[in-house]
Amino acid sequence: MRRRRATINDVASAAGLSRGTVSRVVNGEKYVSPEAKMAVESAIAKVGYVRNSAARNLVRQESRAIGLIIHEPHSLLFEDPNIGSILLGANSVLSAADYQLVSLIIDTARDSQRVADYLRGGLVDGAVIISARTADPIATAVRNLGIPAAFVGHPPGTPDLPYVGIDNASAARAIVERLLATGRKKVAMIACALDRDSGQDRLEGFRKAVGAAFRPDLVAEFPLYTYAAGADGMTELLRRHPDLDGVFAASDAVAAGAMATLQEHGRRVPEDVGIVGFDDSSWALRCKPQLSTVKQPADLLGRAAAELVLAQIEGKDAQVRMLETSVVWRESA
Amino acid sequence: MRRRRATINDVASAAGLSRGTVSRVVNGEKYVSPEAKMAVESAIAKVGYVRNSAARNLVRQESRAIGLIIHEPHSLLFEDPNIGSILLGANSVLSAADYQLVSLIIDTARDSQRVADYLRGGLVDGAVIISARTADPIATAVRNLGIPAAFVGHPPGTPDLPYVGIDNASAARAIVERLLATGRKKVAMIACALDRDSGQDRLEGFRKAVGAAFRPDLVAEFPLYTYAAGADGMTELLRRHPDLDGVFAASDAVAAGAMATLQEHGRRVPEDVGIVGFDDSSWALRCKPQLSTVKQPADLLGRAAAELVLAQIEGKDAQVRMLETSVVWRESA
DNA sequence: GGCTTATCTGGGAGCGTTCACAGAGTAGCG
DNA sequence: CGCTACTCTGTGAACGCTCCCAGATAAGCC
Repeated sequence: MRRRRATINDVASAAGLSRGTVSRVVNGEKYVSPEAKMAVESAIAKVGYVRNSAARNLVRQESRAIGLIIHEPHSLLFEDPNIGSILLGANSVLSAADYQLVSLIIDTARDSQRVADYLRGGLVDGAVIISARTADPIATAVRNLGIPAAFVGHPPGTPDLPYVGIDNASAARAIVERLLATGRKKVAMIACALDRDSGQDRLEGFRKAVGAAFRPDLVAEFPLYTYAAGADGMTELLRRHPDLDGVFAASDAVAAGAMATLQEHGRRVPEDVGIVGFDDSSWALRCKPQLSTVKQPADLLGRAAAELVLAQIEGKDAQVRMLETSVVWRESA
Repeated sequence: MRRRRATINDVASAAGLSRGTVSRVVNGEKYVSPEAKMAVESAIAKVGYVRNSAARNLVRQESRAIGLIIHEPHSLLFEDPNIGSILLGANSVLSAADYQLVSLIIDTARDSQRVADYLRGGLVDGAVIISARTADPIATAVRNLGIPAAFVGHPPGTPDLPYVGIDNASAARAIVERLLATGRKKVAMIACALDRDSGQDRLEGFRKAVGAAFRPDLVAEFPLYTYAAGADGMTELLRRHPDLDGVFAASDAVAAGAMATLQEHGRRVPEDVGIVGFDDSSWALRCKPQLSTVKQPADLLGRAAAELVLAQIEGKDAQVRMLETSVVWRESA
């Protein structure tokens, strides 16, 4: 039996003033006398007033909230440290601009529909979408609706939407070339998430780096960037090519799994086999030996995506932004 | 230069019908003729109408959204796999009840204020709060406002708020007793997060299990459940007690860090030192040897918390719920 | 004093919905 | 035919707020 919430009118009559004056006090506008301000404030305390945001959003035609859509399979939500970084990066930018970040996760088709409705209903002023994939219903919903949005990572098949990303292909190529420069003769790859731009581009970079030595059976493919994919992929690659001496894993989690399998099979890292990863996440430092990898600025991606959305809200047109990566060379190769 | 969104009135005039009929079609109510339904539907498509949720929420006095407050320090958002499980668990329950889960993260004091406003403003019908700690401003805000809420884990100092949790003390006691039963003589603990109920209760369980053998210097304390805490804690404990033969780490991530340090110092696990963790997260299987630990049903915690909130919305009174844990015995002890 | 300007307050209009009610038409039935 | 019951549609009245305009009072200046 919850009692009715106090409204601005309750405050007004308790203070013996009008709606308009109460509103001015609540919003901190000028042109309100000190006495009126005091009266309103004590009336607010007395009746326990809190502003109704739905009403406010309705009349102001804005919500000052930005949605962040997380569309990841279960396992990644736990394993991928990038998501947390992106989230905090975006939050810090939006927080400074006085926007509330609201994260919406999509787990089932039903979620997908509900989230789309949420975005379209005007409950947010814009959206950051991470890990969109081919034919993502949210991507098309966002485009049709025309709300300010930015993707983290380039959703394949939607060339006209603004996004922030890194040059996965060049970065992958750079680290594989570095690996080859240590004198490795036979380098394989554990590729993941080929339904995403990141997965495809990293594979492409690998292919470019190895050049004429490329053969399809040097690549083991898995759907997700997980530790398990690394473990299974390494087993498979060792079966195909017992003489391999280098591995490029599509992410650090994958590399960690691969390294464990390698060591179980009695291969020394980096003496027998050199291994490199991608992300420079907390996995990299936790491997033994520590992982050589590509540093991906996940928090900056979050920040840049948030900035892209804010820019669109202010009416500027959004520029695609590519962020710098760098090779971090440690002990695993 | 974004054009004005179409409203229900635009649809009505395009279809040559009234507001009311359009509303009935949109909400799928009965008592609307097939012709009217068709006319409205094509008018909706023509003018590109989508319902304004702020207006709807205002008149219905509900939002059909539940907030999930994540109040964690940076490092944990990346390392703790429980958070992801809780999130997905809560989402599945709410999704089935046709509620939208919106996650709000609190990183700074400023966030805390904004999130409190968001909750109080009526933008959500209830809230799940995870990892509340002593004197959490959100906890008090929620209580003052009286919105349906449930905590995951018992926030110390707020005995009157409904929560779901596990019996950390009993679970900790059980696994430490199991460890002692393997013949260990000197068992230490790496305790974390003593500002939270989970941290305190696990320490309490340890104390009960070791009984008269307890000495304060057997416990190394750290603020957060992290890999780093485990590594540092183990170093410290080995310095104090080179002869220890058992360790209880307050979480699996902590145990992983401890195990790495132990092995660096040349101790064999489990031959020289037995080690047990808490959570049964993905860390446990990834350790070598695999970790003996307490299985904590994180997704069920999320589900139960969501159910608790829904029950309150339906006017039932909320029951505190304690969930079962179990000891999972593997190779590390 | 008369004019302009700044300060402060009240209240009407409107944001886009849903809901309740009234009324019209059609069908069923004794 | 008259009555009840059902189906369908339109409209006024909220929901709680912000914005804008009008008006009142006070202050400053020639």
